[in-house]
Amino acid sequence: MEAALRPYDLGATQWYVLHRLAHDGPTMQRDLLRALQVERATLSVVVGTLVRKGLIEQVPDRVDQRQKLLRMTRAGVRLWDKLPDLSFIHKTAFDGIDSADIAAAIRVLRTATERLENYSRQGADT
Amino acid sequence: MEAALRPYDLGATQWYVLHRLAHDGPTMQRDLLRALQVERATLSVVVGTLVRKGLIEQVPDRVDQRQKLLRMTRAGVRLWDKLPDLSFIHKTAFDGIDSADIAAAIRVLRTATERLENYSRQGADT
DNA sequence: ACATCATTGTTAGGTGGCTAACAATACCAG
DNA sequence: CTGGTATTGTTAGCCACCTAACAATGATGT
Repeated sequence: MEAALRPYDLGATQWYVLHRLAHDGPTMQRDLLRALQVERATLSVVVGTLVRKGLIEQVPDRVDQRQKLLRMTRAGVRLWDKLPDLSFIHKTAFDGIDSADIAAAIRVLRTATERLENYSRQGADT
Repeated sequence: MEAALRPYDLGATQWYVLHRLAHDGPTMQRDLLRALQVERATLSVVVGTLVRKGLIEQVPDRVDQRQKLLRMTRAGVRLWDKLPDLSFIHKTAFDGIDSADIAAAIRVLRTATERLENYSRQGADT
């Protein structure tokens, strides 16, 4: 994915942000947090990069000045339209694999992730 | 894993290097490369960090001065012996999960990884 | 013997992840 | 209305990953 995006000077996370904005329209930065499953600080830096490149803009909400709305700029839309279709990555990785196996893999990984997250939370509180 | 190691000022990759040296004895840096599945440059930095901390030493091979042998120092062994057992992580994540599911997950991930690696290599050569 | 190629390691520069500490704003309780 | 708390975003500093370019050494072929 990063190899495919390198010619456009985008990283994978930057792509995900653009993807969200392209598909769901303007979005609050705090909502992106949940969508991308990333820490506040991390997103802040990625957003900063995209703003610096002029691909998105960040406007404080009228009523709650803490929250910031993210929106693609004209240049952002232009770039987005030029980007290649990345679905070949998913196809290359998973096409033709037994779908029961894939379901099992998802189960295993989801379960392990949840358990480790619970474990961490416990440790943090105690 | 990183949370467990933080009190000892170690990252996960640093731990893996120590683990290798503790279990297999002194090792050529280039062999570690394959073992850790990491790029040359990445390992170089990690090794540099461990050397700076005085936990391992790096000595050029007598006959081939390009290659460097990594070996734990006395301080490295002392620290290694103090580190907690990390097997609770694997247990927390996977204990009790259907072993057929786990096997399937491994199959899926290994296959996908190989396919993507092949794909990348193709693109690089062509 | 020497020029060329291959291998090994390092450095520089970039991405993306994290935590900790801080600033600004909003909310709420007395 | 004011003081404490919660939310949101930023900054700084770290780890780990990558590629590209370079330096040093060793191997090879003419």
